[in-house]
Amino acid sequence: MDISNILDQIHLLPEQSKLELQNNISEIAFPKGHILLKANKIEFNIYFIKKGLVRAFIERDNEVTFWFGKEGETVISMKSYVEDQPGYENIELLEDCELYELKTENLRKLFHEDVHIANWGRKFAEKELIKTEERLISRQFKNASERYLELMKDHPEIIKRVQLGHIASYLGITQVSLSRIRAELK
Amino acid sequence: MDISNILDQIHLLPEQSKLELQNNISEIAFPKGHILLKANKIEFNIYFIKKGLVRAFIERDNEVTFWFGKEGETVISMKSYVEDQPGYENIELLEDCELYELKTENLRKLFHEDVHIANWGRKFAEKELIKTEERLISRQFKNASERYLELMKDHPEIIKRVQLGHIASYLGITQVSLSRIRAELK
DNA sequence: TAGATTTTTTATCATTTGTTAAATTTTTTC
DNA sequence: GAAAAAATTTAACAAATGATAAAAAATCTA
Repeated sequence: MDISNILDQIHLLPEQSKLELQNNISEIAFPKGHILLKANKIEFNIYFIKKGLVRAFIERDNEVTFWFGKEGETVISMKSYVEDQPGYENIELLEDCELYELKTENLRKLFHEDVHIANWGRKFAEKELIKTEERLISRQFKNASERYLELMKDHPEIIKRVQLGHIASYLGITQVSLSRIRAELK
Repeated sequence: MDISNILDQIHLLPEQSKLELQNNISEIAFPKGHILLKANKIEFNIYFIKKGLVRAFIERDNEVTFWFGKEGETVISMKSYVEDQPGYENIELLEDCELYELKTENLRKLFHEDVHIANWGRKFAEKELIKTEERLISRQFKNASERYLELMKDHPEIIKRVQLGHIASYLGITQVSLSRIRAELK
Protein backbone atom coordinates (compact mmCIF):
# COMPACT_ATOMS: atom_id res chain seq x y z
CA MET A 1 0.00 0.00 0.00
CA ASP A 2 1.31 3.35 -1.17
CA ILE A 3 2.16 6.09 1.36
CA SER A 4 -0.35 8.53 -0.03
CA ASN A 5 -3.18 6.07 0.55
CA ILE A 6 -1.93 5.24 4.01
CA LEU A 7 -1.89 8.88 5.06
CA ASP A 8 -5.32 9.55 3.55
CA GLN A 9 -6.79 6.53 5.22
CA ILE A 10 -5.89 7.97 8.63
CA HIS A 11 -7.31 11.39 7.85
CA LEU A 12 -7.59 13.49 4.68
CA LEU A 13 -5.04 16.30 4.44
CA PRO A 14 -4.88 19.36 2.21
CA GLU A 15 -2.39 18.79 -0.61
CA GLN A 16 0.17 21.19 0.82
CA SER A 17 0.20 19.57 4.28
CA LYS A 18 0.36 16.13 2.80
CA LEU A 19 3.41 17.03 0.73
CA GLU A 20 5.01 18.52 3.82
CA LEU A 21 4.48 15.25 5.64
CA GLN A 22 5.63 13.10 2.71
CA ASN A 23 8.84 15.12 2.46
CA ASN A 24 9.79 13.67 5.83
CA ILE A 25 9.11 10.07 4.91
CA SER A 26 11.61 7.70 3.32
CA GLU A 27 11.46 4.06 2.23
CA ILE A 28 13.35 1.19 3.80
CA ALA A 29 13.20 -2.63 3.62
CA PHE A 30 14.07 -5.37 6.12
CA PRO A 31 14.00 -9.18 5.92
CA LYS A 32 11.75 -11.54 7.82
CA GLY A 33 12.96 -12.00 11.37
CA HIS A 34 14.37 -8.49 11.73
CA ILE A 35 13.56 -6.75 15.00
CA LEU A 36 12.31 -3.32 14.01
CA LEU A 37 11.63 -1.85 17.45
CA LYS A 38 13.16 -3.01 20.71
CA ALA A 39 11.61 -3.09 24.17
CA ASN A 40 13.05 -0.90 26.94
CA LYS A 41 14.54 1.49 24.45
CA ILE A 42 13.32 4.90 23.35
CA GLU A 43 12.44 4.71 19.66
CA PHE A 44 12.89 7.70 17.37
CA ASN A 45 11.00 6.54 14.29
CA ILE A 46 7.56 5.40 13.35
CA TYR A 47 6.87 3.20 10.34
CA PHE A 48 4.03 2.59 7.93
CA ILE A 49 3.84 -0.85 6.36
CA LYS A 50 3.92 -0.76 2.57
CA LYS A 51 4.18 -4.53 2.27
CA GLY A 52 4.56 -7.38 4.74
CA LEU A 53 3.43 -8.41 8.19
CA VAL A 54 4.77 -7.74 11.68
CA ARG A 55 3.93 -8.56 15.27
CA ALA A 56 4.41 -6.75 18.58
CA PHE A 57 5.39 -8.93 21.50
CA ILE A 58 6.52 -8.64 25.09
CA GLU A 59 9.10 -10.89 26.63
CA ARG A 60 8.67 -12.29 30.15
CA ASP A 61 8.95 -15.97 31.03
CA ASN A 62 7.31 -16.53 27.66
CA GLU A 63 6.68 -14.27 24.69
CA VAL A 64 3.25 -12.69 24.45
CA THR A 65 2.12 -11.32 21.10
CA PHE A 66 -0.39 -8.51 21.49
CA TRP A 67 -0.64 -6.95 18.03
CA PHE A 68 -0.31 -7.81 14.35
CA GLY A 69 0.33 -5.16 11.72
CA LYS A 70 -0.13 -5.57 8.00
CA GLU A 71 -0.13 -3.44 4.84
CA GLY A 72 -1.36 0.08 5.59
CA GLU A 73 -0.86 -0.10 9.34
CA THR A 74 1.41 1.95 11.55
CA VAL A 75 4.25 0.53 13.61
CA ILE A 76 4.91 2.67 16.63
CA SER A 77 6.11 2.44 20.19
CA MET A 78 3.32 4.41 21.84
CA LYS A 79 5.31 4.98 25.02
CA SER A 80 8.19 6.52 23.06
CA TYR A 81 5.89 8.52 20.82
CA VAL A 82 3.65 9.87 23.57
CA GLU A 83 5.79 9.99 26.68
CA ASP A 84 9.41 9.80 25.50
CA GLN A 85 9.69 6.71 27.64
CA PRO A 86 11.11 3.30 26.67
CA GLY A 87 8.30 1.10 25.40
CA TYR A 88 7.47 -2.45 26.36
CA GLU A 89 7.09 -3.89 22.88
CA ASN A 90 9.41 -5.62 20.49
CA ILE A 91 8.37 -5.52 16.85
CA GLU A 92 9.42 -8.52 14.78
CA LEU A 93 8.94 -8.84 11.04
CA LEU A 94 6.99 -12.00 10.26
CA GLU A 95 7.60 -11.54 6.52
CA ASP A 96 10.06 -9.55 4.41
CA CYS A 97 8.81 -5.98 4.70
CA GLU A 98 8.86 -2.72 2.79
CA LEU A 99 8.36 0.20 5.12
CA TYR A 100 7.95 3.96 5.15
CA GLU A 101 10.01 5.62 7.86
CA LEU A 102 9.21 8.90 9.64
CA LYS A 103 11.25 10.50 12.41
CA THR A 104 9.10 11.24 15.46
CA GLU A 105 11.04 14.45 15.99
CA ASN A 106 10.11 15.77 12.54
CA LEU A 107 6.50 14.79 12.99
CA ARG A 108 6.37 16.68 16.29
CA LYS A 109 7.71 19.79 14.63
CA LEU A 110 4.96 19.54 12.00
CA PHE A 111 2.32 19.09 14.69
CA HIS A 112 3.14 22.54 15.99
CA GLU A 113 3.49 24.24 12.64
CA ASP A 114 0.43 22.97 10.80
CA VAL A 115 -3.05 22.65 12.29
CA HIS A 116 -4.06 20.11 9.62
CA ILE A 117 -1.21 17.83 10.51
CA ALA A 118 -2.00 18.28 14.21
CA ASN A 119 -5.54 17.11 13.51
CA TRP A 120 -4.24 14.27 11.37
CA GLY A 121 -2.15 13.18 14.37
CA ARG A 122 -5.18 13.50 16.60
CA LYS A 123 -7.23 11.30 14.28
CA PHE A 124 -4.46 8.76 14.18
CA ALA A 125 -4.44 8.41 17.97
CA GLU A 126 -8.23 8.39 18.14
CA LYS A 127 -8.56 5.59 15.61
CA GLU A 128 -5.91 3.50 17.31
CA LEU A 129 -7.76 4.11 20.57
CA ILE A 130 -11.04 2.82 19.16
CA LYS A 131 -9.32 -0.34 17.91
CA THR A 132 -7.63 -0.95 21.25
CA GLU A 133 -10.84 -0.32 23.17
CA GLU A 134 -12.71 -2.79 20.99
CA ARG A 135 -10.10 -5.45 21.63
CA LEU A 136 -10.24 -4.85 25.36
CA ILE A 137 -14.02 -5.22 25.33
CA SER A 138 -13.89 -8.32 23.15
CA ARG A 139 -11.49 -9.71 25.71
CA GLN A 140 -13.89 -8.99 28.54
CA PHE A 141 -16.97 -10.37 26.81
CA LYS A 142 -15.88 -13.36 24.89
CA ASN A 143 -14.27 -16.65 25.71
CA ALA A 144 -11.29 -17.98 23.82
CA SER A 145 -13.20 -19.77 21.08
CA GLU A 146 -15.45 -16.77 20.44
CA ARG A 147 -12.36 -14.58 20.16
CA TYR A 148 -10.86 -17.01 17.67
CA LEU A 149 -14.01 -16.96 15.56
CA GLU A 150 -14.01 -13.17 15.70
CA LEU A 151 -10.42 -13.06 14.49
CA MET A 152 -11.26 -15.48 11.66
CA LYS A 153 -14.13 -13.25 10.61
CA ASP A 154 -12.42 -9.86 10.95
CA HIS A 155 -8.85 -10.76 9.96
CA PRO A 156 -8.82 -14.07 8.08
CA GLU A 157 -5.51 -13.19 6.43
CA ILE A 158 -3.80 -13.09 9.84
CA ILE A 159 -4.75 -16.71 10.44
CA LYS A 160 -3.39 -17.68 7.06
CA ARG A 161 -0.15 -15.77 7.37
CA VAL A 162 0.80 -16.24 11.03
CA GLN A 163 1.82 -19.37 12.88
CA LEU A 164 -0.51 -20.73 15.52
CA GLY A 165 1.66 -20.09 18.55
CA HIS A 166 1.60 -16.34 17.90
CA ILE A 167 -2.15 -16.36 17.31
CA ALA A 168 -2.79 -18.29 20.52
CA SER A 169 -0.75 -15.83 22.52
CA TYR A 170 -2.56 -12.91 20.84
CA LEU A 171 -5.85 -14.48 21.91
CA GLY A 172 -4.52 -14.90 25.42
CA ILE A 173 -4.46 -18.70 25.50
CA THR A 174 -1.87 -21.43 25.04
CA GLN A 175 -1.18 -23.01 21.71
CA VAL A 176 -2.46 -26.34 22.96
CA SER A 177 -5.71 -24.70 23.97
CA LEU A 178 -6.11 -23.10 20.53
CA SER A 179 -5.42 -26.42 18.84
CA ARG A 180 -8.17 -27.96 20.96
CA ILE A 181 -10.58 -25.17 20.01
CA ARG A 182 -9.82 -25.65 16.32
CA ALA A 183 -10.40 -29.38 16.62
CA GLU A 184 -13.82 -28.76 18.17
CA LEU A 185 -14.83 -26.46 15.29
CA LYS A 186 -14.45 -29.23 12.72
CA MET B 1 -10.88 18.84 40.77
CA ASP B 2 -11.11 22.22 39.11
CA ILE B 3 -11.49 22.49 35.31
CA SER B 4 -8.29 24.44 34.86
CA ASN B 5 -6.29 21.65 36.48
CA ILE B 6 -8.10 19.00 34.49
CA LEU B 7 -7.29 20.71 31.19
CA ASP B 8 -3.67 21.31 32.18
CA GLN B 9 -3.23 17.74 33.26
CA ILE B 10 -4.08 16.55 29.76
CA HIS B 11 -1.72 19.01 28.06
CA LEU B 12 -0.57 22.54 28.85
CA LEU B 13 -2.26 25.24 26.77
CA PRO B 14 -1.36 28.90 26.18
CA GLU B 15 -3.57 31.13 28.30
CA GLN B 16 -5.58 32.40 25.34
CA SER B 17 -6.40 28.91 24.03
CA LYS B 18 -7.30 27.69 27.46
CA LEU B 19 -9.76 30.54 27.95
CA GLU B 20 -11.25 29.78 24.56
CA LEU B 21 -11.80 26.20 25.63
CA GLN B 22 -13.14 27.11 29.06
CA ASN B 23 -15.67 29.47 27.47
CA ASN B 24 -17.32 26.41 26.00
CA ILE B 25 -17.51 24.48 29.24
CA SER B 26 -20.36 24.66 31.76
CA GLU B 27 -21.04 22.97 35.09
CA ILE B 28 -23.77 20.46 35.80
CA ALA B 29 -24.61 18.00 38.58
CA PHE B 30 -26.43 14.67 38.66
CA PRO B 31 -27.35 12.26 41.47
CA LYS B 32 -26.03 8.76 42.05
CA GLY B 33 -27.70 6.28 39.72
CA HIS B 34 -28.16 8.74 36.87
CA ILE B 35 -27.28 7.40 33.42
CA LEU B 36 -25.07 10.05 31.85
CA LEU B 37 -24.43 8.43 28.46
CA LYS B 38 -26.53 5.76 26.81
CA ALA B 39 -25.44 2.90 24.60
CA ASN B 40 -26.54 2.78 20.95
CA LYS B 41 -27.07 6.49 20.87
CA ILE B 42 -24.88 9.22 19.39
CA GLU B 43 -23.71 11.46 22.22
CA PHE B 44 -23.11 15.15 21.71
CA ASN B 45 -21.27 16.04 24.91
CA ILE B 46 -18.17 15.06 26.74
CA TYR B 47 -17.75 15.52 30.49
CA PHE B 48 -14.92 16.06 32.91
CA ILE B 49 -15.47 14.83 36.45
CA LYS B 50 -15.11 17.56 39.06
CA LYS B 51 -16.30 15.34 41.87
CA GLY B 52 -17.68 11.81 42.09
CA LEU B 53 -17.27 8.41 40.51
CA VAL B 54 -18.76 6.76 37.43
CA ARG B 55 -18.56 3.48 35.57
CA ALA B 56 -18.91 2.50 31.93
CA PHE B 57 -20.74 -0.73 31.26
CA ILE B 58 -22.13 -2.76 28.41
CA GLU B 59 -25.37 -4.67 28.60
CA ARG B 60 -25.69 -8.16 27.14
CA ASP B 61 -26.99 -11.16 29.06
CA ASN B 62 -25.23 -9.61 32.01
CA GLU B 63 -23.72 -6.18 32.62
CA VAL B 64 -19.98 -5.86 32.06
CA THR B 65 -18.18 -2.90 33.60
CA PHE B 66 -15.10 -1.95 31.63
CA TRP B 67 -14.06 1.43 33.00
CA PHE B 68 -14.20 3.52 36.16
CA GLY B 69 -13.81 7.29 36.08
CA LYS B 70 -13.08 9.51 39.04
CA GLU B 71 -12.18 13.12 39.79
CA GLY B 72 -10.16 14.62 36.93
CA GLU B 73 -11.10 12.00 34.37
CA THR B 74 -12.97 12.42 31.11
CA VAL B 75 -16.29 10.78 30.33
CA ILE B 76 -16.70 10.25 26.63
CA SER B 77 -18.30 7.91 24.14
CA MET B 78 -15.28 7.35 21.93
CA LYS B 79 -17.38 6.01 19.07
CA SER B 80 -19.52 9.15 19.04
CA TYR B 81 -16.56 11.45 19.48
CA VAL B 82 -14.35 9.86 16.84
CA GLU B 83 -16.71 8.32 14.31
CA ASP B 84 -20.11 9.96 14.89
CA GLN B 85 -21.40 6.47 15.52
CA PRO B 86 -23.55 5.26 18.42
CA GLY B 87 -21.30 3.95 21.17
CA TYR B 88 -21.54 0.71 23.09
CA GLU B 89 -21.19 2.10 26.58
CA ASN B 90 -23.61 3.22 29.23
CA ILE B 91 -22.18 5.55 31.83
CA GLU B 92 -23.74 5.30 35.27
CA LEU B 93 -22.97 7.59 38.19
CA LEU B 94 -21.87 5.53 41.18
CA GLU B 95 -21.89 8.61 43.42
CA ASP B 96 -23.50 12.05 43.23
CA CYS B 97 -21.38 13.89 40.67
CA GLU B 98 -20.37 17.40 39.73
CA LEU B 99 -19.38 17.57 36.09
CA TYR B 100 -18.01 19.94 33.49
CA GLU B 101 -19.84 19.67 30.19
CA LEU B 102 -18.42 20.41 26.73
CA LYS B 103 -20.28 20.07 23.42
CA THR B 104 -18.35 17.85 20.99
CA GLU B 105 -19.43 20.11 18.16
CA ASN B 106 -17.81 23.16 19.74
CA LEU B 107 -14.66 21.25 20.53
CA ARG B 108 -14.41 20.17 16.90
CA LYS B 109 -14.69 23.74 15.75
CA LEU B 110 -11.85 24.71 18.08
CA PHE B 111 -9.70 21.84 16.78
CA HIS B 112 -9.74 23.43 13.36
CA GLU B 113 -9.27 27.00 14.49
CA ASP B 114 -6.48 26.65 17.03
CA VAL B 115 -3.37 24.51 16.57
CA HIS B 116 -2.78 24.42 20.34
CA ILE B 117 -6.21 23.02 21.00
CA ALA B 118 -5.73 20.52 18.17
CA ASN B 119 -2.56 19.32 19.86
CA TRP B 120 -4.30 19.27 23.21
CA GLY B 121 -6.93 16.99 21.65
CA ARG B 122 -4.17 14.85 20.18
CA LYS B 123 -2.53 14.47 23.57
CA PHE B 124 -5.84 13.57 25.14
CA ALA B 125 -6.37 10.69 22.70
CA GLU B 126 -2.75 9.58 23.01
CA LYS B 127 -2.89 9.40 26.80
CA GLU B 128 -6.17 7.51 26.75
CA LEU B 129 -4.58 5.16 24.25
CA ILE B 130 -1.62 4.43 26.50
CA LYS B 131 -3.95 3.66 29.41
CA THR B 132 -6.11 1.35 27.31
CA GLU B 133 -3.08 -0.40 25.86
CA GLU B 134 -1.70 -1.02 29.33
CA ARG B 135 -4.97 -2.54 30.46
CA LEU B 136 -5.09 -4.80 27.43
CA ILE B 137 -1.57 -6.01 28.12
CA SER B 138 -2.26 -6.51 31.82
CA ARG B 139 -5.22 -8.59 30.75
CA GLN B 140 -3.05 -10.73 28.50
CA PHE B 141 -0.27 -11.25 31.02
CA LYS B 142 -1.89 -11.61 34.37
CA ASN B 143 -4.37 -13.97 35.90
CA ALA B 144 -7.38 -12.74 37.83
CA SER B 145 -5.72 -12.49 41.23
CA GLU B 146 -2.70 -10.64 39.83
CA ARG B 147 -5.06 -8.19 38.15
CA TYR B 148 -6.87 -7.67 41.44
CA LEU B 149 -3.60 -6.99 43.25
CA GLU B 150 -2.62 -4.55 40.50
CA LEU B 151 -5.91 -2.71 40.88
CA MET B 152 -5.44 -2.55 44.66
CA LYS B 153 -1.97 -1.09 44.16
CA ASP B 154 -2.76 1.38 41.38
CA HIS B 155 -6.31 2.40 42.30
CA PRO B 156 -7.02 1.54 45.94
CA GLU B 157 -9.79 4.15 46.10
CA ILE B 158 -11.76 2.26 43.44
CA ILE B 159 -11.88 -0.79 45.66
CA LYS B 160 -13.06 1.29 48.58
CA ARG B 161 -15.71 3.18 46.65
CA VAL B 162 -17.14 0.54 44.29
CA GLN B 163 -19.13 -2.57 45.06
CA LEU B 164 -17.56 -5.94 44.41
CA GLY B 165 -19.77 -7.05 41.56
CA HIS B 166 -18.66 -4.13 39.42
CA ILE B 167 -15.01 -4.71 40.28
CA ALA B 168 -15.27 -8.41 39.43
CA SER B 169 -16.78 -7.64 36.07
CA TYR B 170 -14.10 -4.99 35.43
CA LEU B 171 -11.47 -7.65 36.15
CA GLY B 172 -13.24 -10.02 33.80
CA ILE B 173 -14.31 -12.59 36.38
CA THR B 174 -17.46 -13.41 38.32
CA GLN B 175 -18.16 -11.93 41.70
CA VAL B 176 -17.97 -15.38 43.27
CA SER B 177 -14.53 -15.85 41.79
CA LEU B 178 -13.36 -12.50 43.14
CA SER B 179 -14.69 -13.33 46.58
CA ARG B 180 -12.70 -16.55 46.46
CA ILE B 181 -9.56 -14.67 45.44
CA ARG B 182 -10.01 -12.19 48.31
CA ALA B 183 -10.47 -15.05 50.76
CA GLU B 184 -7.19 -16.61 49.62
CA LEU B 185 -5.29 -13.34 50.15
CA LYS B 186 -6.11 -13.27 53.86
C1' DT C 1 -33.35 -0.25 66.21
C1' DA C 2 -35.99 -4.11 63.85
C1' DG C 3 -37.00 -5.84 59.67
C1' DA C 4 -36.16 -5.73 54.83
C1' DT C 5 -32.99 -5.39 51.23
C1' DT C 6 -28.60 -5.59 49.21
C1' DT C 7 -24.00 -7.15 49.14
C1' DT C 8 -20.52 -10.46 50.09
C1' DT C 9 -18.93 -14.99 51.27
C1' DT C 10 -18.96 -19.99 51.30
C1' DA C 11 -19.84 -24.53 49.37
C1' DT C 12 -20.44 -27.87 45.70
C1' DC C 13 -19.98 -29.45 41.30
C1' DA C 14 -19.23 -28.48 36.11
C1' DT C 15 -16.56 -26.46 32.53
C1' DT C 16 -12.69 -24.21 30.63
C1' DT C 17 -8.02 -23.54 30.24
C1' DG C 18 -3.17 -24.78 31.58
C1' DT C 19 0.86 -28.09 31.73
C1' DT C 20 3.64 -31.60 30.13
C1' DA C 21 4.83 -35.06 26.98
C1' DA C 22 4.47 -37.56 22.94
C1' DA C 23 2.71 -38.30 18.24
C1' DT C 24 1.78 -36.46 13.86
C1' DT C 25 2.04 -33.28 10.09
C1' DT C 26 4.19 -29.64 7.53
C1' DT C 27 8.07 -27.06 6.03
C1' DT C 28 12.86 -26.39 5.19
C1' DT C 29 17.35 -27.69 3.73
C1' DC C 30 20.79 -30.14 1.51
C1' DG D 1 13.11 -36.31 -2.47
C1' DA D 2 15.07 -37.85 2.08
C1' DA D 3 16.46 -36.25 6.43
C1' DA D 4 16.11 -32.73 9.75
C1' DA D 5 13.76 -29.14 11.87
C1' DA D 6 9.71 -26.72 13.00
C1' DA D 7 4.86 -26.44 13.71
C1' DT D 8 0.58 -28.52 15.03
C1' DT D 9 -2.33 -31.87 17.17
C1' DT D 10 -3.60 -35.22 20.61
C1' DA D 11 -3.78 -37.19 25.24
C1' DA D 12 -3.90 -37.26 30.25
C1' DC D 13 -4.14 -34.96 34.27
C1' DA D 14 -3.98 -30.43 37.15
C1' DA D 15 -5.48 -25.88 38.22
C1' DA D 16 -8.43 -21.95 37.59
C1' DT D 17 -12.76 -20.11 36.89
C1' DG D 18 -17.91 -20.48 36.18
C1' DA D 19 -22.74 -21.54 37.76
C1' DT D 20 -26.02 -22.19 41.14
C1' DA D 21 -27.68 -22.10 45.66
C1' DA D 22 -27.55 -21.01 50.32
C1' DA D 23 -25.60 -18.66 54.38
C1' DA D 24 -23.68 -14.67 56.49
C1' DA D 25 -22.72 -9.85 56.81
C1' DA D 26 -23.53 -5.13 55.80
C1' DT D 27 -26.55 -1.41 54.60
C1' DC D 28 -30.84 0.87 54.14
C1' DT D 29 -35.38 2.31 55.64
C1' DA D 30 -39.34 3.11 58.18
